[in-house]
Amino acid sequence: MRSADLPEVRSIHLFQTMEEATFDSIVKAAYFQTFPDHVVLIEEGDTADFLYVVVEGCVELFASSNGRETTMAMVSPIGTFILAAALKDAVYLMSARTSQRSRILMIPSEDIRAAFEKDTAFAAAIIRELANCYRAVVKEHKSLKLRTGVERLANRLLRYHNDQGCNGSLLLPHDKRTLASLLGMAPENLSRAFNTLKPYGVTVDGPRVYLGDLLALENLAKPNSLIDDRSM
Amino acid sequence: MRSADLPEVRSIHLFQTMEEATFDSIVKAAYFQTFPDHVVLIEEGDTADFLYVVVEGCVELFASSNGRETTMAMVSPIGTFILAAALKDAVYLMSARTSQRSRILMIPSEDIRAAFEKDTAFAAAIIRELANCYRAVVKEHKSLKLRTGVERLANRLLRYHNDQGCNGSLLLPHDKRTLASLLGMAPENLSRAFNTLKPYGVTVDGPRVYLGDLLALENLAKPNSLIDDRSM
DNA sequence: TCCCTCGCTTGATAAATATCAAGAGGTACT
DNA sequence: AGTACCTCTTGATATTTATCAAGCGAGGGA
Repeated sequence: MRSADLPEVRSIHLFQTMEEATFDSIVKAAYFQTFPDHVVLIEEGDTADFLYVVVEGCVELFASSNGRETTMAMVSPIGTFILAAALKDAVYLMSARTSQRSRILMIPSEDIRAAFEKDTAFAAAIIRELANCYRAVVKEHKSLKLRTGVERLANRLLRYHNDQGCNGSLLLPHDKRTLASLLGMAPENLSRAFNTLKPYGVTVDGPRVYLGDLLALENLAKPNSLIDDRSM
Repeated sequence: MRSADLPEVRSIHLFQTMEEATFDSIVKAAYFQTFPDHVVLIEEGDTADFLYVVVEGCVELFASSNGRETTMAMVSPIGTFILAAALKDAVYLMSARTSQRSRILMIPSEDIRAAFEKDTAFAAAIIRELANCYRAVVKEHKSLKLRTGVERLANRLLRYHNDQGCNGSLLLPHDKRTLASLLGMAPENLSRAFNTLKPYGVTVDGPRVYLGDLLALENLAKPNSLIDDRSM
């Protein structure tokens, strides 16, 4: 890795608190790579040779079975993926592909495993990161089991709206077909779900969505901090 | 805690490799408690004061939102629950209640947090356990998004059949209504799903299920190691 | 023994969601 | 400009799943 990249890597949460020696040992074998969009980075079932960190761009995690495919998560900077598999030295449960041109940090997973055995601060950082990942999936799972498609969309819109400054409009961060898959519905049904939300003040113009009646939308969505809050 | 209980606790995976001093510090404040069935142990939204370990019996993790409720997981011995919340000092994302009379080890979460900061072996054990929990939820999520209800049931039956010795029959480990909720379907639909599986050799007599044509059932279920294998 | 409750099942119906087919509108390439 | 995609939308229809209502049968208590 170029020494110019070091400060950027060091500033990533996972690596901030670790000892200098551990950082060196990890950085030695790690490297940055920039990928064009729609490049498959890993396929589920492969052995976990690397831990990945998305530094720029966006990566889609997806899974397949029996001819079907679904989007599991979208990873934006700075986000890690495949941490659990790398730690366990197990196979990946999800595939990953870039959804934009992306700059990605790749760290051999054996170095990660060696590092946390020696460095308590790094182990603690990994535990925090893993716990966050775990809770994120639990929330997704709750959302899917406890809500209808329209409700999942409504809450997702409220989330993007929050993330983007609560100014009455938002940009969908992904393709509509990707969003549909992420929300666990067919693309056609996402279109229809948007129509269902029209009476609640939701209007769509391409990737831009206007929320004209926040109260009505929230009343339908019934957001729940134990599902929708990213920070806890 | 009674000193007679110590060897049993020490033998739990999470506590096997830790240093003696760390073990002492954790055990000091921990205690066993036996609960009757259908006792609510924790409610989602509460702050995570304890880490729980199911030593005997069975605990149901469930979640609610907007008047709906769903079973998230069943925890059998020896299994932990609410580890991520305890580590993060955050609120529980799931509620828990006993589904049988259960003996449960409760460890104050601040002691857990203090312990892994000092003891690398314990931190490593926590990381392993967390990674396993994470991967278990990912698998559940994949199952729900990639399979129909009948397919989820078929695969679940094959799993129980494996767990119980592959002798052509199995006992459902939980109520049918609980199983239905776990599989993400209404109890009525579980009944109908069993009927759908009749042509594939599945017959039901109360909690006992006979698999008369394993090949046919597997052909329908199309089990996938990246969803159904517990051990990886 | 009777009767009640409870877990489960079944049938009828409604709602949610997926699928298939077609078309609109945009973009990129030739 | 024309053409070939591509994404998204819409309509028609089928499938899946949930809901509501009723009933069956085992077990428990009076």
